[in-house]
Amino acid sequence: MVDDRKLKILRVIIDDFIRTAQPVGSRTLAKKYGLGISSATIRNEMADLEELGFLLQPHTSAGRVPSEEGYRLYVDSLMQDYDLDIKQQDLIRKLLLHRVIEIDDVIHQAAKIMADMTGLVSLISLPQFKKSKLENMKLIKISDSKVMLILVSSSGIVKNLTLAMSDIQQRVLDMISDTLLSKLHGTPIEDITPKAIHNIKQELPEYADLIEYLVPLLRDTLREIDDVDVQVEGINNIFNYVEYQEVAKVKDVYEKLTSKDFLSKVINTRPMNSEVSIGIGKNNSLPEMPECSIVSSFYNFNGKQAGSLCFIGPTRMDYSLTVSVMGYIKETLEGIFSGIYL
Amino acid sequence: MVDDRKLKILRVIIDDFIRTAQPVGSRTLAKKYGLGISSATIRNEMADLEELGFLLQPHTSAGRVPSEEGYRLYVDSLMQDYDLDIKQQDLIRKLLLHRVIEIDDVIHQAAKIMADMTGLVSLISLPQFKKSKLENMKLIKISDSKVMLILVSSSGIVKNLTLAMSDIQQRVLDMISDTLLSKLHGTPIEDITPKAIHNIKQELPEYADLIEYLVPLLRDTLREIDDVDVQVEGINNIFNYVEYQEVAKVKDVYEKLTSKDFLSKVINTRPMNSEVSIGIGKNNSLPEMPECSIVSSFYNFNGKQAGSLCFIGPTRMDYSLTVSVMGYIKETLEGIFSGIYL
DNA sequence: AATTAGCACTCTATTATTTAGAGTGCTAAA
DNA sequence: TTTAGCACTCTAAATAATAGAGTGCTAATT
Repeated sequence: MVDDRKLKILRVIIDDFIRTAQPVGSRTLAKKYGLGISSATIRNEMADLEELGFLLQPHTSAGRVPSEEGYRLYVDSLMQDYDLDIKQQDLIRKLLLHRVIEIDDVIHQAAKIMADMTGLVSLISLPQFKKSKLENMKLIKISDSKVMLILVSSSGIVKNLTLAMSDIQQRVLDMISDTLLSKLHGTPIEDITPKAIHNIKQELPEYADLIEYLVPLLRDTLREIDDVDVQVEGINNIFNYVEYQEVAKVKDVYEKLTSKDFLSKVINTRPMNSEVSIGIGKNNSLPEMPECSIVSSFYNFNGKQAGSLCFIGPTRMDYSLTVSVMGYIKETLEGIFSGIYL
Repeated sequence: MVDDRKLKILRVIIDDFIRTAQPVGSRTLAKKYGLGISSATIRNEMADLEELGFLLQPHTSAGRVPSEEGYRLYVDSLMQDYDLDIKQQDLIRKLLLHRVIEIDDVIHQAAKIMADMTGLVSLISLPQFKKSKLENMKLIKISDSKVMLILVSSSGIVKNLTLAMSDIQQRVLDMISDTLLSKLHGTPIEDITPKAIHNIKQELPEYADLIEYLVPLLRDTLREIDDVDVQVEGINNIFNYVEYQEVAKVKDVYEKLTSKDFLSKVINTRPMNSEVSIGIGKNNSLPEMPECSIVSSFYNFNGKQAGSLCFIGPTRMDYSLTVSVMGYIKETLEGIFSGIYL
């Protein structure tokens, strides 16, 4: 039914369409690629492929266009592996290793590289700060009225927040933060609730007032830290998609891609069970963007899935390149995290 | 030559064009606004105004459109002051006062409000960190391999950077940062050069190695701090300008508005000598955007011009509203800085 | 002298029409 | 089973027709 020749034709059609964004016709196909068969034969095969649901015809006298099912088959078993050449690999590694101090920077840089190399929109989520454990905590007086709170998670993420506070001696702040840290070290950050802090008040009765004052501040600041921390890059690429010719469409996706809620949703609806997962068109689990495909994966950190890597682009994206770039970024990131970093 | 009636007609034409973006014809003008004169008279006046250079005709059988000279006259002496009503003022103040802890946050919020209220792109530059004086400095050990450097400027801006560093005791870091601070307190941050730090090495001969190690790190990190720190908001508004119907145009301005270099240039080419300065079209001193107008002003901080406020939008913007919003934001910002803050 | 009604004229934007070309499906021959 | 051939279809581009908004000028009016 779907013999090798049909598959080969399907592959060539999709390859061509990914490149040109134009419906592919039997004539051009026969001429452009040396398939050794005539356009009439191709026409017959195409008709079959359409009947099987892998191709679509925008209108009777147009060429064929891959259907979502066609893309599915393509990514699952047709497309050829794309190999990043050594130069590209070196460049990526060099860019990522350039300044490995803060995990945020590395992630940010990774997202940039992903977007640049594919021309797509890229997303990376950071290890969830709130889910990780408290490793270190400092209260630093930086002026008469301000104190900086520094929180370090076990995953090495550093967050710092400025609190307004009346004049307190650093000595006192040290005492408070040391006590808090000794009690809270190893606690998941999301569990650091006002109540938990409240209980510690007894430890330092002489500073009860201060701690009392700190409680709501801490609660507010912790609440402000996003549930999912996502970096987007390559939003500028949406201007190049031939799929978005009208400003209204570009506006629409732009608004989505700059909305934290939407980005969190993208990350949260991705399956976490396979190596690289590809959601195509209406099956991308994002009803808001039924014309896009999403390629996603994740990276490990300390042996646990720590964050997601994600590409968003038109269904007509270069899946082969995309998967390959994602794989290499994932690998390199994990290398950085496990080795040099921490 | 340019009698009152002509000016009145010009004002009405520009008001109308700002609202509708459509060339204004004599008929509609006479009907819509009760000017008490016939369309024929208006036609004559319009012809004169065109000859004087204040109006343009896209083509013979179209209405008139303001020329840049027309806008110039309009903003200089024709437009009516827009008064923000009490409700709007209250809202702005409340939003700005909501969480006055970090100067960055306030500025950021101000830019957002500016963009939201006008539908334009807004820019605010922060007080130049490098030009301000060093007020406080801390080195905080946050893990075995990382140290956080906190710099506080006299203008109250806090910058913090993470440095990779082998295991050092906090006591040692304190000693180093205390010594550095005692020597550098009050020094403009841009003058904190490797050489300056180098000289201090003599003070702490026992930690000479460490300081030696710190020097290049500090140099690099200080260099990374931008020369001009600019917040942009309202980029999403460019999708709504009827002037940008083609994706290519939107792409072009988007790329400019997301380029730090360009934004710095915008800020740097603004005149600092008048209260509110309005650059219209080709005279906006930005050859890259000859179709835009720029409205700019600045805010004072400790009696000095500290940063710029800026609107970028089509020449057909609501100058009246724009100027008014800018004035109120400037006032409120200065109030916050001088009073509650610091 | 200034204003205005009237009208011919101009130009664009919209709609309708034609045309060229790419592509298909089917039939019959190889 | 493959392929050449051909009539047919449909779109996109080019061309033509139409409606309408607006002007400038002239002559009448205030």
